[in-house]
Amino acid sequence: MAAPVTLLWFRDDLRVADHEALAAARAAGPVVGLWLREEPDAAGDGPRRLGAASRWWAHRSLEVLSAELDALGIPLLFGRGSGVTVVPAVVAGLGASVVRWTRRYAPSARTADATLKAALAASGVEVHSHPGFLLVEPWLVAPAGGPVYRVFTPFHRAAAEVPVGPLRGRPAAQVLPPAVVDAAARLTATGVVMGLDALDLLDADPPWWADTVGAHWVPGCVAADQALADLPDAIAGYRTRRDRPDDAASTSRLSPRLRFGEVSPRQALAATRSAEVSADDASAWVRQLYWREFSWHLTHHVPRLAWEPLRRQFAEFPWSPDAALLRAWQRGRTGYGLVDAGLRQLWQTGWMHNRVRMVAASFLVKNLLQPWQAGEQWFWDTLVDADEANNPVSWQWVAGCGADAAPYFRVFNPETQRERHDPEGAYVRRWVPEYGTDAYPAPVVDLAESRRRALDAYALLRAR
DNA sequence: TGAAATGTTGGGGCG
DNA sequence: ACGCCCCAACATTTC
Repeated sequence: MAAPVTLLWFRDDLRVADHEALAAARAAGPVVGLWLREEPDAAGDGPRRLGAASRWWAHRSLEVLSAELDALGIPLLFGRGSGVTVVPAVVAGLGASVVRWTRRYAPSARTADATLKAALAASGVEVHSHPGFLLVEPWLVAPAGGPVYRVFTPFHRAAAEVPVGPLRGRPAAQVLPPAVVDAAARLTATGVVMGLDALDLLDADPPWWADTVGAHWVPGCVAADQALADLPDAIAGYRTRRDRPDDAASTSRLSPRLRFGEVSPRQALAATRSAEVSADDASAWVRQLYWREFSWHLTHHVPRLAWEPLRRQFAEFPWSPDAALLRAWQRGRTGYGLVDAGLRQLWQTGWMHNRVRMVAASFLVKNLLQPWQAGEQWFWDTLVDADEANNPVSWQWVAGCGADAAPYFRVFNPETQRERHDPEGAYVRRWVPEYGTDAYPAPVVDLAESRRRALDAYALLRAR
């Protein structure tokens, strides 16, 4: 009797190395891969819809994954719709008896996956979900008083105690049974699955930045493996260089790789163990890796965290939404060099240095009094590393309404920050060439006055 | 992973 | 020698 066919549903795990679900599937027999451009299921559950930058990255990354899998004899099929609709149809069409995937942790995605798992199990299909996206499962650590940590340091201490498993190797190549090849062709013919291009991940009328972003990144697990190999060099001096946006090599730029699972956090952690990295630099960088874990820990345990403030009193905060101010911020025309450089770097490259993210976010939320959700949505749409947990949690942190948050009254002065972190002005000049000339926009707000306004708004909130 | 206001201290100029 | 003032350099407090 032929070995059972396994359908491997790829989601945020677009790699072949250190892939537990892939290794387990391949060990059992022939494997067919699937990736879906997901839409909410009948109950409205599923992952958040991809932003424009994420769609671009996903498309390119999938081209690479498809080629990598092809070299292993594993076809990668593409579909569109909810998992609970498409996956059973593909399972039936292939005659697969096992489905595997790498676990995800956002409440809505987990609910959708649970629904699918139950449906498959009811029809006699074996389903296995595997860890791989995080170092620590969010439910494996908990503070004394409840299921979820709200402060980073104790979370970090507890999470670091949880052992991280060994790396998995690349799977062996396979020869797919002809009957499965034929079945896959029939699925294509009937439109259940389609070519990558038919997913329309690249907008027909792309924003003009699609080309410029492409000039700064090579998505996909092949380039990601190189980035991983370069990690020891990339984080040399990280502890002292990390706050210098003018130093293009001051950070690892691994965030989109982790977001799409082109590298696993386990691989990243292992790479920091290299002898070339000082213990100080490694621990500073690994700490950031655990901030990602913390974000997912929170996101897993706290419903609606992506759009509602964790500290509920902030639901009453007197924001003053203003489309023109938001637009000026989005396009890097606020009249403050570091803020504008950051937003323009984002628009042109799909990425922004972390220090600048904090300053730009503080400016939007505090000096401009725009709701943090507006900034979060812009980042969600334009960042190639837009992450369902990191992005909202970080915005809430800046806005002062999140976990272990910066106090609301901690208002960055963008000019002081610019002088401190870009002392030669190289970063600002790079992204805002007209800075300091007549062509540069006048400040949209006065710093002292807008700071005062933000503190007054906060005082009003506390009085309620 | 603040900034600004306010407080404290101590060296040096000066009468 | 001494008190007084200025003020830079920190330290603390407040938002």
